Amino acid sequence: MLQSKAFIKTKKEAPKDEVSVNAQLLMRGGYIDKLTSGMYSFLPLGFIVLKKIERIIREEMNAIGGQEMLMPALQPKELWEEAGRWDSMDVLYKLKDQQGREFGLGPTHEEVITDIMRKRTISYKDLPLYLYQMQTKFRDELRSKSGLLRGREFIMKDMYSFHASEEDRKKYYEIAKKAYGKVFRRCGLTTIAVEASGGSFSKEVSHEFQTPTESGEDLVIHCEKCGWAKNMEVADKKAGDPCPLCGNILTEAKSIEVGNIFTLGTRFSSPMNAVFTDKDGSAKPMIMGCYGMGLSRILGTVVEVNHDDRGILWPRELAPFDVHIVPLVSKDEKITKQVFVEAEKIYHALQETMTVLYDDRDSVSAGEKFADADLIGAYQRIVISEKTLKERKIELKKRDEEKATLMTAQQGIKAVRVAAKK
RNA sequence: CGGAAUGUGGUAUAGUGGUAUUACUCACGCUUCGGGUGCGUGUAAUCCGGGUUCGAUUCCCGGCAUUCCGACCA
Repeated sequence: MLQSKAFIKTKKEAPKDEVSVNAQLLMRGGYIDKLTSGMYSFLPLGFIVLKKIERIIREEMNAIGGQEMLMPALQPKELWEEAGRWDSMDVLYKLKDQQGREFGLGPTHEEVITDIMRKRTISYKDLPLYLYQMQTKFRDELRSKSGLLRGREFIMKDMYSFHASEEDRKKYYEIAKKAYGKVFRRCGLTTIAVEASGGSFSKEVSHEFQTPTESGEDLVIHCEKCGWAKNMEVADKKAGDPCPLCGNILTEAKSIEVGNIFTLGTRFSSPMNAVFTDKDGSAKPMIMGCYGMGLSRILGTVVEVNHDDRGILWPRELAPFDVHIVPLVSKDEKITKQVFVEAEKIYHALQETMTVLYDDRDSVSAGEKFADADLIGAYQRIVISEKTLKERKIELKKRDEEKATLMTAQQGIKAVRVAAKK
């Protein structure tokens, strides 16, 4: 992509009303734009990253049998009343159409997916089923905050599983737990799977996937040795206590919840009469589980965790570009021309196998180019200038490395290709 | 939802009872060229409603918005 044509308007200063690091850097870098509190647009640059997160989630959900679909965000009141949530869910945006019919703007989709299932004749032979979607969700938060971390409108993956038995549901819960860990690892996030409350769904425990960071809203207590962990809101232990499993000293950490998996059981299938025919011919409510993951929140969290004072340090799989090619203007026009010719050659060579941002701007100072490159945070950077040209070399560095390495263009192309793949 | 603060060009800010400062951005010209180069010219702003006043961006009241703290957060 040519930087001169790309819709990347970087800013020197962060908006005064954004305090969180993720919002500041993402807005300065031209990734997102704030419409109003808790509602952000994903600009072309941010959209690239969002799509990369989406792809990782899709791959991992498909790998555990998930089938992707899409449900309406606008849902009739009557459906919400069936499971008794129309009045009790205070984050539900409610609205009326011209004829006075009432609708809720989906904060989650248990009702809709359960409705889909009950309308079909399901045999125990059809189960289990794993259905998921990635969609914009709406929650009437009293106080949205921290940029992408808590919005009123945000993007979430929600998966729902249907089982013929509780044992089968439990088995899948563990499978989903593993898959979640994989997704977050690929996104460059460390997570702790912590026990949390089942919320309004059940008395069963749920698991939250928490990324430890100072900017987190949650507080978790965990054992670094054996992995025992709980959200402080349900924990009966505190920092310094011995781990109930292995006796190691427990520690507390602030963290961001990036995913959550729940046991639903028959919380929805019973009241909504979503049944399957079991082996003995009897109708039984389906046993359900649900599995959520915030895409936009993952994006924000990645920035919270991976940045320095100059900009974003994207992990390899999420970086909007595998490599950023930065030719520098020289005082000698002829040399400048040569620099750009060389840069363009490498640009074309690399473009075939990876995503490349080419800083083709010829009237921008070196400092400005570096500042932009650091802010945007492509995974690797190639610099070509009068200096490197003299030695018939190029400079290559990853965003998180301090020093660049001099090498020939041939070597550089090879190294960039290798790095982009692992 | 309770409390607090703030609202001035696209962004960040200064100041004022007589319509407004500076920087960045943007346009043009020159300059510079390995970490946001310097200079000149130009474009561009007082959240909304009401009150006080000859006159309000400024003072008062109300609203709205944003941010922060708290409560809340399937």
